[in-house]
Amino acid sequence: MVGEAKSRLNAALRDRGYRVTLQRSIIMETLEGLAGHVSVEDIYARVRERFPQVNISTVYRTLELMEEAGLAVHTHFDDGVAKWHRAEEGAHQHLVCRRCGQELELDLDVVEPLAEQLRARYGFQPDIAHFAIVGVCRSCSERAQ
Amino acid sequence: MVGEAKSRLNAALRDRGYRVTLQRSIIMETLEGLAGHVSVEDIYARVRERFPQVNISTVYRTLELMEEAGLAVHTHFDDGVAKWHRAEEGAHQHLVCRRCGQELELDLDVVEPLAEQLRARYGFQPDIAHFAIVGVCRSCSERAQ
DNA sequence: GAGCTTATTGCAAGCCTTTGCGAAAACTTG
DNA sequence: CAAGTTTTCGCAAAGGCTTGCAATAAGCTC
Repeated sequence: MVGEAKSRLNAALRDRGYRVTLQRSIIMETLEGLAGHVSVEDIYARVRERFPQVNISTVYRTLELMEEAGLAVHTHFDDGVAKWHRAEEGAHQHLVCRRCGQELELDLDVVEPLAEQLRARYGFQPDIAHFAIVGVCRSCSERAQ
Repeated sequence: MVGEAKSRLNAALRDRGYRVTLQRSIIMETLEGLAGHVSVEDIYARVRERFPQVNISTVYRTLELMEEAGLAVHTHFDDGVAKWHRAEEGAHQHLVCRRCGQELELDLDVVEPLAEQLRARYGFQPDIAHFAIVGVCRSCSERAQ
């Protein structure tokens, strides 16, 4: 199973004409093994357990590659930090409360009508989930009264 | 008129219990005198013409203050750089093409239905225009064929 | 599997932004 | 207007991310 994932990931690289390196394999396996949203720092920490001399810029570059290959997705949250997740987990929109930092996950259905508008009216293909939506959550706005 | 703007801005500070300093006055006047979207660097450059020893962190802090006071607004574009504009210019949404970098300005009407959904269904008060919407513009997606 | 070409890596530096801290300036009071 | 209090400022450092460059390693060819 581990071997299966490894060869699948390596094939994804080779199919695109990219070279298979130990760094890339480890980084890709690491993200595949993590559920939910993780920061680059999280991934870097795990990767270093197996390959201490790897540089964090290689992690950034490999994640970018995985995104290009449709294996990974990243979203920017309000604090500016990007978080990554496996593409298989599916796209979704995030609401972030600017007061308490709470994060809500949203089905893409809710934003699809807007996406459709942008395509129809402007010919613009939006990647709406790329940024979280900032605002104030219910409990924080009630607390403000 | 310059004097009028100055005292209005200084009053905005005093009303909130903030101190009026030369740095703040100059930074606030500078943003008021600039139309459209400007980066912190743009503002900093102008401010330095009048007050060379001012530090850029003071510019950041003053802009934050202006936002709190409802005098300024900032938006994050895809390249991570924030751009500022006077609050009076009104809120609007931005579409940014990830290929060519082109920026489209959008009336808030287009995103209002989504905002309404988020308020109704989640009690979440979104600040939708805080982040630009990333995607691929019409000409870039046609060029890709 | 040795040699060659070219992609990839690690490193260092840089960009944009935020933050802790001591020094300096603004307001307040007598 | 002098002294005291409290905010604000400049500076330096740090955080998250990107990039240029020389050294290294992957993959190709024979």
